[in-house]
Amino acid sequence: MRPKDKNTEEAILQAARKAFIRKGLAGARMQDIADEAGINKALVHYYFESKEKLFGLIFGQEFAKLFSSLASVLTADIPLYEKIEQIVSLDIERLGQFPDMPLFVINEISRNPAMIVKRIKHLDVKNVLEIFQKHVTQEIKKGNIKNITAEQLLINIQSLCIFPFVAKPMLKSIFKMKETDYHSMIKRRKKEVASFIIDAIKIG
Amino acid sequence: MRPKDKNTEEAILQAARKAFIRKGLAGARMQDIADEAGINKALVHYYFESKEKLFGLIFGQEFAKLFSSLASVLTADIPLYEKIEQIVSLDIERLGQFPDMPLFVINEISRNPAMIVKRIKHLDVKNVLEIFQKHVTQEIKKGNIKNITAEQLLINIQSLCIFPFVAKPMLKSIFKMKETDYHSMIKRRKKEVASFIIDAIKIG
DNA sequence: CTGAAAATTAACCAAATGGTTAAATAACAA
DNA sequence: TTGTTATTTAACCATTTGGTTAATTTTCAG
Repeated sequence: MRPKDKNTEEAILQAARKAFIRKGLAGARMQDIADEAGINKALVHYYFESKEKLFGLIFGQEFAKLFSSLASVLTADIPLYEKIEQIVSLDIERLGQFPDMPLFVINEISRNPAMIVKRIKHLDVKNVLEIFQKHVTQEIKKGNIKNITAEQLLINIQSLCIFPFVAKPMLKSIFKMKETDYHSMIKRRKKEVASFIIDAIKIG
Repeated sequence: MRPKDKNTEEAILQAARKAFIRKGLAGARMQDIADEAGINKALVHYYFESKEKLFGLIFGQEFAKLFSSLASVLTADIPLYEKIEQIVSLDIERLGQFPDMPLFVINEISRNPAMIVKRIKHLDVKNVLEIFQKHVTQEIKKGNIKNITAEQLLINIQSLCIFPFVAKPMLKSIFKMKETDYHSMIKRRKKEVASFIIDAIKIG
């Protein structure tokens, strides 16, 4: 039915992504995935064996999306403030494209912390963090920014970027926002969050 | 078996809280709840009718926990910086006690946004926000803090407090923290987050 | 055109799940 | 003690769910 149905496999993956992200591993139904893909349920198993296997694929893709470009910015040879600005705009940009993805990822890692360990190994997290840590330490020594660990700084950045997406329906309810209100709020953050962070750490 | 089993109803509620928070509405099993409470499954229905009804009770309690004391601080007659400090320490304190609660609440609101609407009505959110907005506007006019909406400020505060708990297993994996590492990170935030925010908004 | 391999389906199955029922037990007022 | 009510349970039930099987259709090389 869809013009994008170039092959069944891709149709299943799309349907599965939709289902898993909306309902999670436990809530999603293989029948729904088959229906959404416009095929028989047995065919889903024909291509992907089990629900867990299929879920694992989707999760891996989404997790990668969440952190793909982060590493290159963190290790880039640019000023720290610029780094922060780039991370924020990159994050909010991508989260705007896939707003449901972070809650999905967080959720399933919570449900099954073992899963992430495998998927994270091939990413050279340790090295990236060390480089960023050095950069931060250097700026502190130069007296440009206040004393803070790279870890706390990164957590602050990601908190300010990701949380408003994770908590979208909650925020909409509490602040009585319509969808358009929510979007202008996010748009505003794209400009303001980076300077909020920079103002928080800069000296003078 | 437990000394706290003073009555069956309470035992069921405790068991249900545990199950729902760990597995969500879809993932939790009535049989598990009954087992955990040490009773027959039919008895759960005898006391609480359906899974949805039982879930509704638990959710209401947890949601209240998340925002109970916030309102009183937001409307208190104290300086803005003190307000921020109190909110942060209150938040992180309570989140430390119930670390799984925010993800649970966020999750289930996402799954079923309609539910929260009823539970939020009786809280006078609008009034609380208006008072806080006035306080913020006033400080901006006085030239004490930079230009920011109360909404954005509140979202920033809550992001910085709640996100590290919501994303706990993810952060532990990425930063390769043990449980003790995680706890010292949180302990540190209890001191640093408030001044991070204050530094971000203060002028001069 | 043909026949084997790949793709797809209908029908099924066993296990799990939320919920019900009727019987048994406990509590307790008269 | 007795009879009534509240509590608790074992046994069921209908439905849903992930998964399987055997048969059917499609594909496509030779």
